[in-house]
Amino acid sequence: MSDSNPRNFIEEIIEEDLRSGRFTEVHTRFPPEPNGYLHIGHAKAICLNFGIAEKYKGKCNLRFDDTNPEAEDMEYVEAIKRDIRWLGFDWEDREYYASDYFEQLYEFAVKLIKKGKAYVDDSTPEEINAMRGTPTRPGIESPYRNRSVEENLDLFERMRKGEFEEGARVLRAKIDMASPNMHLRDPIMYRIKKVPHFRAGDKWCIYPMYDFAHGQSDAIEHITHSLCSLEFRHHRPLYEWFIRELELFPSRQIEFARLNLSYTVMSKRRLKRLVEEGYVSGWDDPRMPTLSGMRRRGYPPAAIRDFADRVGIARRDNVIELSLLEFCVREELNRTTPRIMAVLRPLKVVITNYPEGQVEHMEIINNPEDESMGTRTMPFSRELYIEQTDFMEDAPKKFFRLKPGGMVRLKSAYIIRCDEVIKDENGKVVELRCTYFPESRSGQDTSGLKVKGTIHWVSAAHAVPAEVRLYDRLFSDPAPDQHEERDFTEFINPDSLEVLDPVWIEPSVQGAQPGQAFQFLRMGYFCVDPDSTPDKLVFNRTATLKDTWAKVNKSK
RNA sequence: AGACCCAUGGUGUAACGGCAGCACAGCGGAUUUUGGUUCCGUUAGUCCAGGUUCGAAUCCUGGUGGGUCUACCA
Repeated sequence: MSDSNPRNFIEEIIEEDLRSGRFTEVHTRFPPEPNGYLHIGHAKAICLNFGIAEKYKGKCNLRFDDTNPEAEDMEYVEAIKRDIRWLGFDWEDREYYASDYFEQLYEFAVKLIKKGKAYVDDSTPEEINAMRGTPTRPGIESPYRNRSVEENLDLFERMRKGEFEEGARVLRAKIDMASPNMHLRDPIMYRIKKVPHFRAGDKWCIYPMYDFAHGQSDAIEHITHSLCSLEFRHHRPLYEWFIRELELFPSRQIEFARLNLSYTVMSKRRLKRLVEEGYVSGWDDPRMPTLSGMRRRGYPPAAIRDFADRVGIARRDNVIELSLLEFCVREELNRTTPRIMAVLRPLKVVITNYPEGQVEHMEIINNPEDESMGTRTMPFSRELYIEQTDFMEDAPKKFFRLKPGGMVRLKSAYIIRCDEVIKDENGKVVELRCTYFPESRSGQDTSGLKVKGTIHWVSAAHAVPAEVRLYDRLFSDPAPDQHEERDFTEFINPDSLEVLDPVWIEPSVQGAQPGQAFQFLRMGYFCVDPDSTPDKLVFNRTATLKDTWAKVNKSK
């Protein structure tokens, strides 16, 4: 394993640590705070941590950093666990909570007080902020900084007992008010919050700060490599200070750049606003970059894992193009989904020389990429629907589809010719009268006819109606949250959702279950939405197909 | 302003002092009963200036540009 190829700088460090003997095994962790839903950025961290554990035959813990009872909730814990499992990772019995360490953390704090390295500060939040100084100016020491160990011990115990008001006192580490690193200027370790904790109940009214919990939690779990995002670089010296003073297991923290995706926002705060202000239907709205949203959208977990793999790990800020994610999704779906025919915007076609009442059952391949997926049949009859965009009255020469007098192949069926265009009083094309060539039947074509285009269709009498939700990017700006003067919600794409109802789908779709994915031939990948009922299927468009014709058209 | 981090095609990521490669995107072509897939080809890059060296994307110095830090959030 140490001779395998490191795939990024973190694996290089790990392999060096293994070689040098700094660590003899690899143990990582994924440490979410249960106050929001996981998004694609978390997926990168999950794949990294679980992936490294797997590669180096180690373990990866799931640990909830639940040190702030005001924001956290069991609902989020469940959602997070569901998403990680869905992504395909297993933490086995290693499900931990920082809140389970509260007693130990308290003892750690007492130890620091006894060493003269922590003190109770009675200053107000405003005073503490004022005394902290600025990056260019050193802070000044609190008047309470040199209390005796005994007094600190007494005060801290009484903080725990609830004798003081919320915000009245904090426990601080005694480090260095002049440090250029703000996190070393006597950081707060404990604050009073008279709020019950979703797991610990009302056992505590003081809660450790993240900075006093995270590193020690890693140490308690013997995490060898603690991978986190760049902004924690400045916290590292503080974690190391705590670990040194407390004489705990020295995990090695390595920072890497978090994932940014174009045309979306990723911060929990902004995602929450999208939900709470009603821009989307919920955390699992298919336009959200959350894992629950992507699941509902129909993105396969394998595609997300592949994506996490391809974006790489480095230390520089990055913005990944949405097209890479879409590529991964299409690649996976192309391999795995059965094709069916669905007409999204129907145009009626009557085949005038096809006997009324006759029905033929055409055999169709389910997936040309995978023969083992077999075939199905689809009814063919005199009246059909085709896609409105597959007919043009004044077609350019490069248009391979149906036009007046032109011919086209109906996929897996016959070649037809358009004889007559029927319009309504507004001049809108409402029906096509065509003739078919009986000897051109798919698979046994003896007609000798050659056509350039093949289009999809459904039999009007047999097709089943459904609702389809077409999604586009949620924002029309590549970096909606990077504008100084403008709120990101100003860049919401007004056309991010279009509902089509009814669309007509071949009858074999009946009985499809929520989550089931298909390629609607020539139209894109779609999956069944949980909003579906036994009477009516609802589909989400997961992704379009690449459309070089649309591109050609647009460039004109 | 200070400390710290970062800088390779449009985007992302390789290179460990020795031919700047890969992927996505773009462009062109072949195949195709999905204008899909597949295949082939192709455009495009080391932030700047010095220094070390036979040789620098890589090491050093200085600049420039970007990011992070000044919550009783995580």
